[in-house]
Amino acid sequence: MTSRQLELLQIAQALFKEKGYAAASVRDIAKAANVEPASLYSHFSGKEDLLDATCFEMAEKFLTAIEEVNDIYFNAEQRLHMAVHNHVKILTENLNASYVFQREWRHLGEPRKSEFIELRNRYEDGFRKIIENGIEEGLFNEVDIKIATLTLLSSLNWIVEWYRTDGAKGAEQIADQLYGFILTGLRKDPL
Amino acid sequence: MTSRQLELLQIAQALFKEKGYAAASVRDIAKAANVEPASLYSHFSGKEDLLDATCFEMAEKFLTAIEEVNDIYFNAEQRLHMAVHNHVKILTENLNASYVFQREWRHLGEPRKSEFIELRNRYEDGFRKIIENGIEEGLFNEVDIKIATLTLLSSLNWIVEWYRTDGAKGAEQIADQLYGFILTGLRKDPL
DNA sequence: CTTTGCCTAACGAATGTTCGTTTATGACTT
DNA sequence: AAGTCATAAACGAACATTCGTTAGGCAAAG
Repeated sequence: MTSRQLELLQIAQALFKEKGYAAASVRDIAKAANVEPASLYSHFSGKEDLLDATCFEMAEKFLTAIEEVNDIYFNAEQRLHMAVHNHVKILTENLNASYVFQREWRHLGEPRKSEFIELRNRYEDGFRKIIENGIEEGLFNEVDIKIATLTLLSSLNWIVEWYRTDGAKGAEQIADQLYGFILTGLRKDPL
Repeated sequence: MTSRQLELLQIAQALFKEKGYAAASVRDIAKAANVEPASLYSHFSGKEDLLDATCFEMAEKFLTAIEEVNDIYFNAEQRLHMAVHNHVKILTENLNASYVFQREWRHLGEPRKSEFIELRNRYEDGFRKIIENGIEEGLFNEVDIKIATLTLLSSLNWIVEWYRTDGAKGAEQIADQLYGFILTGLRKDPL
């Protein structure tokens, strides 16, 4: 990936987020890059190539992160803490790409779509394992593992909807608050 | 809204969910309805009309529900319980429309998009108020209200991604589990 | 002299929509 | 009962526009 490719890719990602993949035309991307539409084809094989690169590069980042966490022998609570922080970090550092990764992957054609779903499932499995272990270790409540995993991830993923880099809160702060919320819930402990 | 209009609207909603608004063409919708594309214009003024009807009808349902809850004078925990149940109920009873309501509203043109966002904010405010009151009443932890609201709603909204009507769990069951999770979190209370 | 990046021009296909017309159904009038 | 009208629903054909993409060439840099 040349630096020019990366440049154009990021421009495309911003538009995919703003308008959605289908509604963001090649001409839109070209205009945002101050270039004629045809010029993009010197760098990418086509529109879907831009989506493909985005989805799979992000998938790799997320997967690497969770596998690193699960390779370390800590207890479930510590691993969950690390996993949440890593997730929020990747997400806030690649805000546009993360949005596309989460919401626009379905526009991939086969067989890439199926391959992508496979990677995504492996990532979810990483979180599922942590919750599972946490219950076994007696640290976590005996919740429905599937629902808990999805709820956990959805809380994290919704960040792409509202997080702004110019906001008051940094990624670390948000990760801490979310982790606290997920772990202890809303209800105040009786005194 | 005639019965035929409702019929066609639901067909369109299913396609908007499956492919996204931009990628679902009028010809796709017509084919799914066993009708020529032009025939749709006897019932709707255009493609965006289908999106508009979906978004605003759902907005009204959600808004009515939260305002009913907040008009009743109960404590915050009870109100939150009712709000969560209502939200999950509306969502599972209108699965396709809810998906469109959440993910595709940005394809509305102005001024309808701004009007929609206004309604959406009012709905979020309803939840925000409950959390705020809960903290005042000493029932809830002193969390960041904005983040707690968004996290809460995101947990609920992600249901549209994985809920299937043929699944083992009913809406009530899921609402209960989510409510429990939100209220008490993952961590087990020390014995 | 080859490579890199971008250009102009154009392609066929798909897009949302409009037009005038036709068919079927049911109600009201004679 | 027969004839008239209104309405709803769908049709086939065509519209201008936009879509992703390709072909071939031009200029600057290594």
